[in-house]
Amino acid sequence: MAQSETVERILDAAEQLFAEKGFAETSLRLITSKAGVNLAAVNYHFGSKKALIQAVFVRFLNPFVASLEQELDRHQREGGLDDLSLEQLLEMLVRQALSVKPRSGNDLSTFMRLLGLAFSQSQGHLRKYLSEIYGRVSQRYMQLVLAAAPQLPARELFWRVHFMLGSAAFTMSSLKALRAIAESEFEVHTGIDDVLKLMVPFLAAGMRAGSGMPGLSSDPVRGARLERV
Amino acid sequence: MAQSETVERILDAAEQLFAEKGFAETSLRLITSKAGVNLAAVNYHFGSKKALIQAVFVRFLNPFVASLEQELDRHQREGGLDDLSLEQLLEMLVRQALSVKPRSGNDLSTFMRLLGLAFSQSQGHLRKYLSEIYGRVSQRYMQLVLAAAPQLPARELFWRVHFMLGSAAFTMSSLKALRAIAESEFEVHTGIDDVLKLMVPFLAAGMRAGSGMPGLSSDPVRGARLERV
DNA sequence: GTGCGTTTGAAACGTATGTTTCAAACAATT
DNA sequence: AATTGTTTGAAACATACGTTTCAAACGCAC
Repeated sequence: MAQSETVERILDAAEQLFAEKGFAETSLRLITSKAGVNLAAVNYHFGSKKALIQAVFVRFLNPFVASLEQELDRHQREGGLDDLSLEQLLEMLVRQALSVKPRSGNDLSTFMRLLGLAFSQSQGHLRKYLSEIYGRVSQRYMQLVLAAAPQLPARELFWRVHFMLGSAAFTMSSLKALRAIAESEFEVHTGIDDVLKLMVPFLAAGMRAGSGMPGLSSDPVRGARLERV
Repeated sequence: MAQSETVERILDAAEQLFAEKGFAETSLRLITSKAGVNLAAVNYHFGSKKALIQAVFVRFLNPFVASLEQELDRHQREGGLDDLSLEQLLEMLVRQALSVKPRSGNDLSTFMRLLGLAFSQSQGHLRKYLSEIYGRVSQRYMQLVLAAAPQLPARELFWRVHFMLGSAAFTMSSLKALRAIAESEFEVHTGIDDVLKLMVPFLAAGMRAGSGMPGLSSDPVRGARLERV
């Protein structure tokens, strides 16, 4: 009865291998042999490889999202929620991501890499699935970003949010390679939490930049202006 | 003799399909059938699938890089090259990217999507290959960014450049979907050049943000050194 | 036109994948 | 202890892939 250990072993192996090699490049045979279970177990317990992928994400995202919602609730109870700065909002995400490390060997980098892959490799099924399940929280969070950003045209804010998402998703999905380059170049180890912390001021400053809209499509982009930073 | 049309047809189809589905998910049979050529033609003309992938990138990157170098040379001749602002440097890239559209159906978003995939999906062979070929130009450009950015640790600049790359690659790769959302939401058409222009102030402001390094977890921060980049 | 290097076409090869099958092993209830 | 529902194991299945083969078609110098 009690959901056997097999399921967990499969999820552990799959999670790690997916993060290392991507989805299409990771075969069920590799997963099951690493997990030490029979090949058929995946299709028995999950039904298909697609379902396995989704299950890996759900196991990862559930605690993260739950923890994030608690944090949002907490701020809401304490009154101040509309006056969170961009930095505070971003750091909140980073903090949740860093605090959710339930299982032993589970690196945060694995988590972030998977998140990045979810955007760059999903053919739609994953993306759709995730947005269905976690759409509510993300919309709630988005509202706060809107309130925290300097008054910009809503349209420009829309794009800037996706610029942010792009930075995060891309960086995390190629984190391993980038870190290798960085270490050989600067001879300093940079942990994933370091990278996230580097990202916060960059993104917040970008969100606060002066509008680039006035001249849309009609006239040349203006030269360097000194904006408040 | 004259490099037959087959090669171009294969490259066209491959480029488009790779951008849509990724490398592993795009089979040679799909490519050749879309191109209307025989399956064996790929291995005959390119040798292997890997080589095909590299060829797709070279065809894309060559004109872009050549054009960028000309622009750099031009600025160098005219004296002012070290005093280019971040905005000017970014706009230079945007201009080159927008101007290099030789083939008919070739979207810029296809190009950016491929660039993003090159980082997140390459097992090394592509990345290594590209850095061998285009390393010189990218280092030259990086030097200018370094000079234009406020004095920040080189290491932090490295990461910020990749944050920028992430924004661009991600946004462009999901441009179609994002644009559909934006148009239904704001009832305004946003061209790809508009999006790029919106991106410039965002990225430039991010590059100019105050350092997030002082509190780095692992080891002492060295001051800003100018290393070969 | 003949001959020869180049390119194509259709088929097959070898391998790897996701999935299914079904008998054996197991766990828990009666 | 017998029975029943659940889980595992080893093997096979069907399919898809990248690659190779080799004869036919083509292009062009002579």
